[in-house]
Amino acid sequence: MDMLENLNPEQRLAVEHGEGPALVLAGAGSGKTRVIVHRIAYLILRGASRPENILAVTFTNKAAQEMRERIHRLLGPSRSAEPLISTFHAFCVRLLRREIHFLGYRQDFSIYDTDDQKRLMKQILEDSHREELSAREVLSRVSYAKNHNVTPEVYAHRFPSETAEEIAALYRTYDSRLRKANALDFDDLLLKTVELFTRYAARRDHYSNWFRYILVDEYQDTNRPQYELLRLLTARHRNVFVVGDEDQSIYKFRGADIRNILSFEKDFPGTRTIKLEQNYRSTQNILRVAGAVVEHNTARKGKTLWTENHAGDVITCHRASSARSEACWVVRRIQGSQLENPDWRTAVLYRANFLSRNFEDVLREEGIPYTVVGSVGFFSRMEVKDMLAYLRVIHNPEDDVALLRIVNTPPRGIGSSTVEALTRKALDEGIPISQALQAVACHPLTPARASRSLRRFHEMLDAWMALRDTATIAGLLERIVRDTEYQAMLEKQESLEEAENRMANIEELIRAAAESQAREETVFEFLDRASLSSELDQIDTNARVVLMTLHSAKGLEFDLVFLAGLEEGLFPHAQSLNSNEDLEEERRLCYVGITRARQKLFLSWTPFRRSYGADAGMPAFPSRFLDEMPGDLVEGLGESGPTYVRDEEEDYDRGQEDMETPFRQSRRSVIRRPSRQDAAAAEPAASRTAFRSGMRVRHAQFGDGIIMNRVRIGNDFKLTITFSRVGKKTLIERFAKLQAL
DNA sequence: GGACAAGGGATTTTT
DNA sequence: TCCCTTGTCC
Ligand SMILES: Nc1ncnc2c1ncn2[C@@H]1O[C@H](COP(=O)(O)OP(=O)(O)OP(=O)(O)O)[C@@H](O)[C@H]1O
Repeated sequence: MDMLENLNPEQRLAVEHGEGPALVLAGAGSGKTRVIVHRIAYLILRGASRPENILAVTFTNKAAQEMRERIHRLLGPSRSAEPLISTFHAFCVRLLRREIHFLGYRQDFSIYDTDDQKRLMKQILEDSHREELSAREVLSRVSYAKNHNVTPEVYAHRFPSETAEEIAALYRTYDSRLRKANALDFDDLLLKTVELFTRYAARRDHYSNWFRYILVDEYQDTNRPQYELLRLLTARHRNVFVVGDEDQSIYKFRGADIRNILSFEKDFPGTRTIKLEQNYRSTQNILRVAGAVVEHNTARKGKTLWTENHAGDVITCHRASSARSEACWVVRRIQGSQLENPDWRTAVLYRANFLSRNFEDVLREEGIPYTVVGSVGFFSRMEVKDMLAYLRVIHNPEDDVALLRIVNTPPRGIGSSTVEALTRKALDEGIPISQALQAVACHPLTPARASRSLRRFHEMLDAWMALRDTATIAGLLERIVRDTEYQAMLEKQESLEEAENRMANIEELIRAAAESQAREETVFEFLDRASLSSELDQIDTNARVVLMTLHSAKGLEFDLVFLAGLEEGLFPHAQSLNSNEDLEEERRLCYVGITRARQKLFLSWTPFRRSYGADAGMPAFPSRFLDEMPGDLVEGLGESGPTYVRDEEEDYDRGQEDMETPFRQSRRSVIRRPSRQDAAAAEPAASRTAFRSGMRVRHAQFGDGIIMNRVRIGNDFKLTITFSRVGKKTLIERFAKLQAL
């Protein structure tokens, strides 16, 4: 089978592994993901399994999508059935939509995302007059308890503390409110599936018999329920094949348990363990630096990693005089690199999202196209969430959180005191808020105006619900926008510009709904995708320059990588300094960052980063991870130690840093004055076929038209197009699938 | 009930 | 610095 020719002997061993548990334990860039892809193709081509009996689990939806495409490429087109490739969460949702009635929920359950959870917990804190606690804190404790099979009843006993009783009470309320709302949070998606399989062996056997081969990527970041799920699903056939790297476990804060991978061989006796030691991604220098850093950790098995790639450049570390100056330094190097290697893909990686600011500013000023992961994703925009909340209420009227979100959005005379009356009534009677509308409207103490508003809202809701099974989702959404005068609200609240952007997003959502139905998906499949889609799933993989957190970068690779903000207190983060366990996780994060780089790696830091815009008292020290790197492979480490004299604002046109770099001549020719056109010209590379205003284009649905205007909004471009057939429309370029004429 | 201003708190990482 | 919550006034 020639497919095996592109694999080294160890990889091939893994791909050809027969039945029974297997663990591929290997360092970064050694081809773990590649092994999964090839193994799936191999199982299918060799006839070991039909495609649909294979389940592969990835960490993100994006990774799932990519894996699907890679398998297609190996297998060639036109297969009738497909393997199921999905995240754990998406897999569970799919399954629960069919099976959850066993657990007493209705199949039209809602999914509460982090924002919904917070709203619910805030509400609970208010109701129980515990407003001194932060919803976020309580939720993280509750989540931890849930994921460790600790019920509210035993919580105080298991985790004794001053607030334990309180937390336990809140936990109990939270759970019962979720259940009453016919809603599941992200944790529940996994936990309810585990519960289903535990309580109903027949259901477990059904799925276990169906999915004969189960493969898991990034196993080092699985949590306990995911582990249990895996055990339940593979108890019979034991065909569980996982790949991972204990040095890349970076999601402890989300419940990931590194012990899953460390004790896999014990958990699944008879495991065949395969190590991959050749790295295909990075230069020798990059690999050695990465290895030197992670070697300072103790909670690891240790591994060798070598490469046939060339030594590559020495890594450069730069100490900047301010965060702004750091960004200028990085951008100047990006400009140089883009002249030298126009097709290189670049990533700027940092510890926390707020650090993207300066890089965005400078990139925009220089007119360099870029995308940011972590800016507000499409489905988390306010206007989109509003619309989704309407849909959720219509399909699951018990969804109190969604109802409270929209009950007075747009403002319709149902103010805070009326809302309070509604929640009180619902709480007292143990009914959903949608059922309290009527009662509160009729209540003698409700003011006439409020009563009228409630009746009107109730009628609208009824009307929409009557349409829910006959109208299309798109039609229903259009109707909601119209009935609620949503656009008028936007125009009143914000600039016309902003209102237009938001309406364009709503129109996009409506089109997405139409496409979803054209694919014969149910409304729930549409809503589920919205709930589970993350920003990372929406990024343009072809973008030349990507800004993102180190966490988001896991699993990706870039020719050129910048690791910015390497300061004590920031990276490693201050919160991790007093626990060795947490510190080791930070170090793994650093290892992940370094090993994203194929060709070149640059490091940077500044003693003088401002926090909250103000001067941050003491200058910062360079990150300890810099000290852990071998001095002969990294230049500029000597610039260590904070200088207490601040440089003058260092202009990027005359910085005195190494002019000896190959980027030298390129620089002068590239630096220009920032201008408006430049900013507008900054566009995702995928669309570099450059749509411009004045251009004639064709749209699948609207026909031919002329682009009147094109503006950047976040990672997207908003196009105003006049179509000859349907007139003026505002579209988002990324989704519009336009064809230039 | 809603518009607007002032003030305080926020930044760790996300399916 | 900025955003969101809270308080004040119509
Ligand atoms: N046998 C091989 N021959 C050529 N290239 C390979 C081979 N194996 C892997 N690669 C390449 O090495 C790079 C890393 O592979 P892959 O992403 O599968 O590694 P990984 O172990 O999953 O990495 P990470 O742990 O960093 O996510 C990819 O560009 C891949 O194409």
